[in-house]
Amino acid sequence: MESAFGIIAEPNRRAILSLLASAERSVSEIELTLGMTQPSVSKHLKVLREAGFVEARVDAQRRVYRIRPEPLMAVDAWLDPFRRFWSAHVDALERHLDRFEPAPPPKRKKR
Amino acid sequence: MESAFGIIAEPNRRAILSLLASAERSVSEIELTLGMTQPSVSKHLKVLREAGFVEARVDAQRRVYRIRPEPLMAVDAWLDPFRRFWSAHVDALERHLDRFEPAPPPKRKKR
DNA sequence: CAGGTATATACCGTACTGTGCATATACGTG
DNA sequence: CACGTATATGCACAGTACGGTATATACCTG
Repeated sequence: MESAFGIIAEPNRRAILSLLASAERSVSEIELTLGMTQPSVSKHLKVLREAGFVEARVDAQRRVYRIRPEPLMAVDAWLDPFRRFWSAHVDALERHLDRFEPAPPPKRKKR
Repeated sequence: MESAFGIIAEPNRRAILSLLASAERSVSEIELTLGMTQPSVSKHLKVLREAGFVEARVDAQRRVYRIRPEPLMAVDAWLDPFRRFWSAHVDALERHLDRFEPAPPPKRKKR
């Protein structure tokens, strides 16, 4: 799946990333917190590591994992062209609060 | 795959979305521009439609598709907790962003 | 109504990915 | 050095999503 998008498609991997967003954690901490099996955590971490989402620091027998932001920044960058819809969506919501109406932002000839 | 992340994991779907980011298009326009087969385009559009990423306007025999921002906004929101990592790695973005990188070998050193 | 165009759907084969379970490796301690 | 802990890896299996081809449906035009 090679791309960053494929990596974060997996719910458990997103959970791991979200967990690491607040602080770095060892494998067993992740395992306990998220209630997944240890091999599963290790495998997901391997995928995340090889894709550059996390890196590990060795602490005795533990591997303490932490976020590396680059791939997520790439995702963020991919979203850029769509951000212009954000505000339009807010406008649409406001209009919708009054009453319902059709009207896509650009004026189009009807029919 | 259920979630917005699973939907945009597919490269062709991301291509469709990126294309629609600039302007709405009919199925055949997408087909020609992206060089995919028509059934493939229709199937991906169905997935995107059912997940709320796009909506279709009927224009005679054509279906003109356009972006709906909500699911992408959800992705954007999911990225929020990670944005605190951005600043430290602004420079690294350029290195990573051009293309998918060949998974950075585990030779990550200090820090 | 026939024929053509535009799009959607059905079916099939295949490839991939996540999981469970078992096991291997690494490290620290008594 | 043996043992316990922490993490990684190998393997078999099941589910599923994608592509391709064929076909169905919808709509327009003459």
